[in-house]
Amino acid sequence: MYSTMDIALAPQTLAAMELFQGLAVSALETIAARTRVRRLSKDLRIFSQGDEEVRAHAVIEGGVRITQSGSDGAQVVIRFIGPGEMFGTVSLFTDGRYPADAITLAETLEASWSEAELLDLIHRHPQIGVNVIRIIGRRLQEVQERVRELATQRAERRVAHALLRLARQAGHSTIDGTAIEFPLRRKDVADISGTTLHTASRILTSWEKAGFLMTRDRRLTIRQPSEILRISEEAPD
Amino acid sequence: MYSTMDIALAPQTLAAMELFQGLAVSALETIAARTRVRRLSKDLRIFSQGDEEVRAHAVIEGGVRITQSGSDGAQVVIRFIGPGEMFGTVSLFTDGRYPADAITLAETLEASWSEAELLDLIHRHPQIGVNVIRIIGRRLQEVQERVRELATQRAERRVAHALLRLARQAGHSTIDGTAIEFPLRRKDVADISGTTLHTASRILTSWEKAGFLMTRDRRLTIRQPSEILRISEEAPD
DNA sequence: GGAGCAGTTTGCTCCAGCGCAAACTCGCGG
DNA sequence: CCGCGAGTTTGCGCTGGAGCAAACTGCTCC
Repeated sequence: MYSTMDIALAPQTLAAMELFQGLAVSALETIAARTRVRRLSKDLRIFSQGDEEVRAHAVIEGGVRITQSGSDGAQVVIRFIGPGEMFGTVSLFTDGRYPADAITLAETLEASWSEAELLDLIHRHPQIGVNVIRIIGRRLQEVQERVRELATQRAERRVAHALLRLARQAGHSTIDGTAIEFPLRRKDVADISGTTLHTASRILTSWEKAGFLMTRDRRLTIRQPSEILRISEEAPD
Repeated sequence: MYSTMDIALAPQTLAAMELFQGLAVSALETIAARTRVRRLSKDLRIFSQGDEEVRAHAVIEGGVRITQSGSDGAQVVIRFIGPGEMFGTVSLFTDGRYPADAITLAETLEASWSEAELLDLIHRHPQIGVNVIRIIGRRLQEVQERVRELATQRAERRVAHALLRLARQAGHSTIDGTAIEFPLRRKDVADISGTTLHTASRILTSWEKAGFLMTRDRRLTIRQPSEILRISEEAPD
């Protein structure tokens, strides 16, 4: 399943994380020593909605899918977490229960801190506290934008937006275009765009036929970002 | 328009705010002195999306509507702010621009702090920083729930949820039932539920006819919360 | 190598609710 | 008292996309 042991964590790895922006290298060295690092296999559940033993997590390599389900069975993807990003942190400060499920999308290297450790770190380095506010604040703005999209835009535009967001967040350039790091099923794209598997499949397939993107081995590569962008900005009429 | 002068701010007023939970009375007295308080008339724009002179705000009495508009004209209500709640705070920590518009729903008493003041307060009273994280975190969870609703539930359930949320947030008991403090037009209800004026009007009218709620002078009173609750929890099929 | 399974594609039907249009209510100012 | 404007109600037609069903693809594990 996973291995904790002997994974050396370089300070510059921490420096690349949103959580530790603006910290001195000396501080990072101390933090590295207090970090639990694990290598996780694909499709592993890191935590479940409602779990009470909360930790703050961050992805170093790979990716994690965060999903939330309601009292009815309905489920949506809250977001995908790529390298350098944190997850599961809000629960430390609110009710001490994870508000969602976290599952690895691929083999993933994950760092995490217990509540006590994180609070201690914030105490020693107030900048970390400000970073937490910044991260959560930015995420709040993103989710609010998603609310606006869901309420006012149609499925094709939402899928286009979702892809661009993913590319910005976890895309890396290849010979063919911008590839999204982690594997995505059609269902994932549907859940993050607020539509159904069927509609998402239709839309993505049509874009593949038009040459805007390609899927290989569950991984999406955007070949013509300009076209996706155009769709994401199309007039409502 | 508004008057700033000579509004005495009692420490216990501050103590009732989410931002100052857990602070000593002595601290609150100092804070009161550093707070700008204004009485604002109805329908006054407190700030606009994109404004760069950001402050942190809180409502003491009355209410504020927070709306966001996209590059296309589409607009949604992000949330309504009732007594004791903060607004416009996230922008202090992200990009220094308000991400939305804020307009008073009624005559409103508002407190606010400049960026420098708030940062100084957080520095003196770290608990305030933790409170900010808690507030933003809770709001993030709420918005994520709204995303789930928008993606998976139909209009009637969403309107029901929205009303219950508003009642919890800004409701007070009257002889007829739970009344929502501030005036709401049909359009407001539509925008917060992610539907259209027409659909919202139809739904609310049908509930009025069924006796579940009443509107008087733009103010909604929920007479049979159990019925609204039932609708909000109805099975999808 | 074939049975089984997870994920995808595609055709078809149906309806919630959007969009448009028109009538109606009510408070306000002249 | 009347006209006006803002907000609301209601009727009606149209359609995006949800929902269902079925075929297809390409794995993984016996």
